[in-house]
Amino acid sequence: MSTAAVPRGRRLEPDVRREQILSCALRLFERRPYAEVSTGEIARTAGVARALVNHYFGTKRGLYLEVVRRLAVMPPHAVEDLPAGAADDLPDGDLEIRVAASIERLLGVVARHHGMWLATVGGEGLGRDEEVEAILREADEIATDRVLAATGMASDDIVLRAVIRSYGALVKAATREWLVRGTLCREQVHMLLTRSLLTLVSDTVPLVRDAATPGRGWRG
Amino acid sequence: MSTAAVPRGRRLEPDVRREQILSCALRLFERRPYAEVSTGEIARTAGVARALVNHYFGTKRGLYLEVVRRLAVMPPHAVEDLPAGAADDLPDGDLEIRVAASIERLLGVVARHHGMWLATVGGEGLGRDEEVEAILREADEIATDRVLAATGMASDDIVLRAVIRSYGALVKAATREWLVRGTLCREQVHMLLTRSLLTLVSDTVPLVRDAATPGRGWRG
DNA sequence: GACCACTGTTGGCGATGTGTCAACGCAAGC
DNA sequence: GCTTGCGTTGACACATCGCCAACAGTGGTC
Repeated sequence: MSTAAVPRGRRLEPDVRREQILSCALRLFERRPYAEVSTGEIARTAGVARALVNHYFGTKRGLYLEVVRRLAVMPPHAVEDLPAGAADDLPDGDLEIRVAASIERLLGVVARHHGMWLATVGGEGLGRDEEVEAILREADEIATDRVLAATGMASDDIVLRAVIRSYGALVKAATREWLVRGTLCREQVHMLLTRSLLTLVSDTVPLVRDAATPGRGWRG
Repeated sequence: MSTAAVPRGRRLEPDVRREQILSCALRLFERRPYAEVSTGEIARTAGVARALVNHYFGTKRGLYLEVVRRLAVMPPHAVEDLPAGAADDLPDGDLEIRVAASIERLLGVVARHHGMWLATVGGEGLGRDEEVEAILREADEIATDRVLAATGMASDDIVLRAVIRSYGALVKAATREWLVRGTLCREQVHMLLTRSLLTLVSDTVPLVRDAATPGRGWRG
């Protein structure tokens, strides 16, 4: 690794060293599950002693959570990372135009950061971890806010937010079909996500609202 | 645990013992991530020596894969597990009726096996595992076949299958909103999934097909 | 330029978890 | 009753993790 080219034992700024270790851990955790990556390997990759990993991140789990946080929070925030011409505000016009532009923007970000994007939306296993799930939930909320802002709808409607969160899962799955399996091209994903979102907010959400039966639990 | 009420060292049929250990491991892996569950704890829960776990499943990872396989494959196959009245074949009638009936049936299965269902659709943070992913992919294919059978559509269209697989992610997310967060009730999930699937196969899929641009990769 | 405090960095220790093996003991067969 | 088969166990060897005292490079002071 080029990051390990410095002589062993070289004294670095804490932020730099921390960032270096975190970066190496990220690359390893991206590819292999938690239990298969040892702190020793992380330290070797970073060219430092294993104890230094514990010094900066306390425990292996702490380091893992940092990696998850970075991977999960980055993609939503990466929407800021746009080409020079693209302004931050959304284009004016009717709903269809705004939605299409938002999806287009999203796909651009996804294509540019596809490695990290896939790492966050990717693996399903089981044995979910409450802390990890909280981080991913937070990222989903941010993404939901962005979608609601793009559609210009109220962001405090519980049912609406639930539907948009579910739509987020569709987004992740569709981008996987595009980037991993290659079964859909970018234009097809664009069409799928645009039409789905438009149908959802225009037709489906009102129907879902009317279908409410608050008195009954999931046993019904 | 009631399963450990037998005297220690009791000789059991291999299938029975194996099933018992697998069952105990399942309950533990359902709630906590892989690295937090030790084989010693699994053995203690099952009331056997730790070495016996290795004897039956080789390695801890092997046991985990068995658990994942059971959890992932069961839900699709559990569709067979229906009340006496419900025949296996789908109701006749137009597309809308068949889709509504299929979703209704699915939600019944999910409600009955909600513990196992949630364990499989719940997302682990990252660190996907190729073997685990293969198992879950297989389960997704089975689910896709069932949806295509319910809609009476061709099951060999790559684009169609990709869209239905993406729809599967919507199903998982919507059921999570229902069972975990309680933001949607069963009727609302039914409405959401029914309308979404109908819109997808009737309107969106043809548009997605026409949007194909085979020559360009994801970099475009 | 020499000394010193500060702190980034390291090797090693104890504790815990995992895989393997030979040996034990309960049930079936002659 | 003895033997055989195999389910089951305790113990050993090894790897990994968290922690701690000691080492060494860097900047400040005279």
